Amino acid sequence: MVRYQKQTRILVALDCIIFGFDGANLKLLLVQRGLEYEKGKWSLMGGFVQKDENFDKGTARILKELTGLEGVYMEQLFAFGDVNRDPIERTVSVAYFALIDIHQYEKQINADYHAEWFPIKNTPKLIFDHQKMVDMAKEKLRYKAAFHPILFELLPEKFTLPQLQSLYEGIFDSQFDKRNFSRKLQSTKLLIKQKDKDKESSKKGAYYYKLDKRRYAANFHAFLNLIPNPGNLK
Amino acid sequence: MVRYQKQTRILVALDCIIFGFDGANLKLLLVQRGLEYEKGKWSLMGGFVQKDENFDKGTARILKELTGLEGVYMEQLFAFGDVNRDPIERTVSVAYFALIDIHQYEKQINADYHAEWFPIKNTPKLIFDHQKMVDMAKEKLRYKAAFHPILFELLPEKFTLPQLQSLYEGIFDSQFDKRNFSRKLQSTKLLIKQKDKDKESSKKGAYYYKLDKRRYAANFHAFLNLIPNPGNLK
DNA sequence: TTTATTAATTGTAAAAAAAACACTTATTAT
DNA sequence: ATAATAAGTGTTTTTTTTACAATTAATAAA
Repeated sequence: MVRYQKQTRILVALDCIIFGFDGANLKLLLVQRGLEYEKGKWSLMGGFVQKDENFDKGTARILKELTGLEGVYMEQLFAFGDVNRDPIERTVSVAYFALIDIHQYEKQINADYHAEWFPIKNTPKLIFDHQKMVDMAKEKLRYKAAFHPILFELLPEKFTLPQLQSLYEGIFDSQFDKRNFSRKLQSTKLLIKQKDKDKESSKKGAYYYKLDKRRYAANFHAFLNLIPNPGNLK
Repeated sequence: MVRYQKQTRILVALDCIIFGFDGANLKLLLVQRGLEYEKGKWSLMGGFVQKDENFDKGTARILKELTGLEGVYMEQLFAFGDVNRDPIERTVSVAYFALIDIHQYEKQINADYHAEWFPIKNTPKLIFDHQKMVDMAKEKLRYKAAFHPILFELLPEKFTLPQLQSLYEGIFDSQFDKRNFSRKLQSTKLLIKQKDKDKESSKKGAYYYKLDKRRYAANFHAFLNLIPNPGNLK
């Protein structure tokens, strides 16, 4: 077989920034590294690209390994290629971010890994360039969430408007007017009001909503102005 | 030295989607492949990641090799990892897109390569998955250009409003009202009106403008609504 | 020198979208 | 009964966006 002689072949890793939302705070799923060197330090979940798999397949494999979940929302973030990013041996990493419904995960957790959810604002020191990956993922999530209804991926099937608003407020680190927020989200026509209420977090109870999956699929790439003053966004 | 035993090491390529604008049409710079296999077929300019260079450095090297230009605007597009994307040997590719002032390039061209500009709407068949890369780059350029003043990277130092409008109309494949377009662009405060006119393309002549580089650098990431009806954008 | 041609320049009014703002309601606990 | 808590809901103002056409500067032609 013909090959490209003389070229350097490099390890290719896949790393996952896994976001979850517990109803109040945005969280990050981290694992304690199992491999030698920096063993026990906190790290993103990752692995090497295998001979017979492309990036999406590999990332799905890694996600399933840790969380037990399939069909999770994931998206390529960026390829990191700094020469010394892994001190053991040169490794380039293709980073993906994933959004999961934290409650789904809790049912499925793989105990083989020591994994833990950390509030995004209070994460431990990470190995290698993983903090840079996390920072970039947060920024991309914000950017995308400002215009596309992506944050529903973090919510359970049924959710309330106050929950949804908390999520947006957490991501954008600011407070929104609830009348305007409600009107804006309702105007996307993506929400279907349910007849039952969530009575956990208030006496009056808040109506549940479900996502209109048909419209969601159709409108995912459409531009919706989902937050106030996006001009201040970076 | 410790190494990750048993893992597959893979060739990592860098490929560049190089955009230019000739005053009327958006163009793509392609080369005829020099390597064996598919030799002579049209392809994106690319190369392999070297032992001592990261992706940005490598891409800048490749861009300079072909165009002679340094300090060119470039941005990582996506990492392509399909198992059989290169039939000779598995190679993953990190694709970058670059925006250059086509006139600068004409002065600097490297004759070692057989390179040619093609109108974006009439490109030859490309090798491997390069057409997919081009399509994705076009889409990303559109997306970004709708909200960030990125297209100035394609223009010479002095340009006219009609030229600028042609560029936007080319990218978005539609016609804009020139009064609204002018007002919108002027309101960004990124333009500095010059005293001289371009008399090439009309009797009356159109005033030249320059970019306010200070503001440009400061506002590059700001959200500007640069085109009408961005809601129809994908 | 007049006139025709061509493309650049400029303003206003209407419509739509976004933002600011506060009271009422349902329920539970006291 | 009443107090407390969080959910739900409308209107006005402001800002932004869109639609729309006449005038101007320069050259070429009559």
